[in-house]
Amino acid sequence: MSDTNSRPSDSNDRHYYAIEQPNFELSEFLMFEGWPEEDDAYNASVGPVDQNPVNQANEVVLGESGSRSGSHIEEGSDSRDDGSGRERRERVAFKTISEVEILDDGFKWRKYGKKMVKNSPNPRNYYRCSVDGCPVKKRVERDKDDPKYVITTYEGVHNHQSSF
DNA sequence: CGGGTTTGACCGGCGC
DNA sequence: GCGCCGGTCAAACCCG
Repeated sequence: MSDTNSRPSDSNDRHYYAIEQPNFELSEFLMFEGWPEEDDAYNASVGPVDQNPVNQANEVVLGESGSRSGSHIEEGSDSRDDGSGRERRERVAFKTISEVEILDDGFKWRKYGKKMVKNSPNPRNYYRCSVDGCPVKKRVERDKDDPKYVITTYEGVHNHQSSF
């Protein structure tokens, strides 16, 4: 009941990359170019999914002041220092306007779990790259404040080229 | 027939 | 030490 959300800040101290792009306007979709820490893997050019049944109402609105200043979209270079950890887990969160959560970014994903977060009335979907050897994981969740917004979080780097 | 999807249960980490 | 939360895997099922 009233305990709706007494938690101003989630315990999620996870750092995300704040895509601060002043009104990032995507003519069609997201463009993964010029990303920090990007590697050949990020070379994956996202293909325009014009076959989207819901128009490409996808706009990356990050860092948008709006009423909520708390930008939840942030990225933390989780680079494990020390030569031992060569696994760099890049975490990138995207806020996209979409009716459907099935946003095709040019890669094939296999859903491997669904969970409900307490801070959100909506469930969180977990996707994994269908390609063998691809440690990339994707997390899709709907905004609890703006159901029309979809937060997609990518984790890891593709070891192969995109399907396109 | 294969692959993908679904749900539940299980596990680990962290906090208190 | 226990509880909570998040995350992952597995089995079964469904669809093409």
